[in-house]
Amino acid sequence: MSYSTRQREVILNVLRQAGRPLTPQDIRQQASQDSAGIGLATVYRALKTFIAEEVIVPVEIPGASPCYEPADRGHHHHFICQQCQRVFDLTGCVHGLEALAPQDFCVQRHEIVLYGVCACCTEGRGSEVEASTDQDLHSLHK
Amino acid sequence: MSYSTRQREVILNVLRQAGRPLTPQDIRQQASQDSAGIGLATVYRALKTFIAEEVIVPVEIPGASPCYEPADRGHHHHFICQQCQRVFDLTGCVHGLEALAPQDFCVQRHEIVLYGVCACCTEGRGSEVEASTDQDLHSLHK
DNA sequence: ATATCAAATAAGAATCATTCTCAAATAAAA
DNA sequence: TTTTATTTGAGAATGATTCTTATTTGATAT
Repeated sequence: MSYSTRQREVILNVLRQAGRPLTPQDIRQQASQDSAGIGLATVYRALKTFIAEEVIVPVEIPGASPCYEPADRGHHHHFICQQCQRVFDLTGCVHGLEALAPQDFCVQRHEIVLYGVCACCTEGRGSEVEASTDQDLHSLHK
Repeated sequence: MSYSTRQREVILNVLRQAGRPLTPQDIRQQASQDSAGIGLATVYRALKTFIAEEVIVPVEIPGASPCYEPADRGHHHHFICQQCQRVFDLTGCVHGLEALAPQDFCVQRHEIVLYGVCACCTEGRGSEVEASTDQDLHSLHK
């Protein structure tokens, strides 16, 4: 049903090696290094296919363009830096969310998004990081 | 600084009379009844102004286009029924959200969205409600 | 009431992300 | 290797949002 092409392998690798959710543009830029001239449409098509196959999941952040990450990272939430616009993975969750809904409402899942300024941007070196796209929360935070 | 025009009054009225967050298109459509030929750009400009004046707030739901509601409803979150797609206002919040981010990240605000099935749809009468668009949580839940 | 000036308007052009189209290239199957 | 279905790249098409510009309108001071 679905062919395995060089472009798709590259796209999946890019997503797996990034420590944070990536936008289609991020992906295209990264993938260009391994597969020159890859088209944006190809990225979008591959993303759609991978989502259907449940290999990746979309991360839809209000106020930012949608990005994507591998589906095997388990339950977690996200932080978006208001300055560099990058999205970071968070670990952990909170309890008591179901209590916000009336008793006769059935809560199936939830999303939490934190907005603020990441460590890089707080330190006033946000611009120098802007070019980098594959740093994850942990490498930034250690 | 900011003029009060007929178009803006109409737009604000539409938002206040709706019991749920509206999209710019919703607003334009509603406002057309009171102010024929109102432009979409005008709606967007008015929304931007109202947001700057903190008269309304954007409601950014992951996976849905952004919508807007009056700001005087206080801090609250939203519930989306997976069946009828309506957005409900929730009351209350949870603590400990800042703890999800690393210490050197500055958390400024947050969004919580619960997904599930509302009381109406649980009772198997979701379809009959689908047409209604201006019911809020309280009228449904009382 | 009128003149003045700043702000807002409508319409359409511009922009940006995403999807679509189609001929050419490529992967899998025969 | 030949056949057939799928994927690709390039650019056109779409849809949402923002911008531009000439014109209109609201507020303010006569």
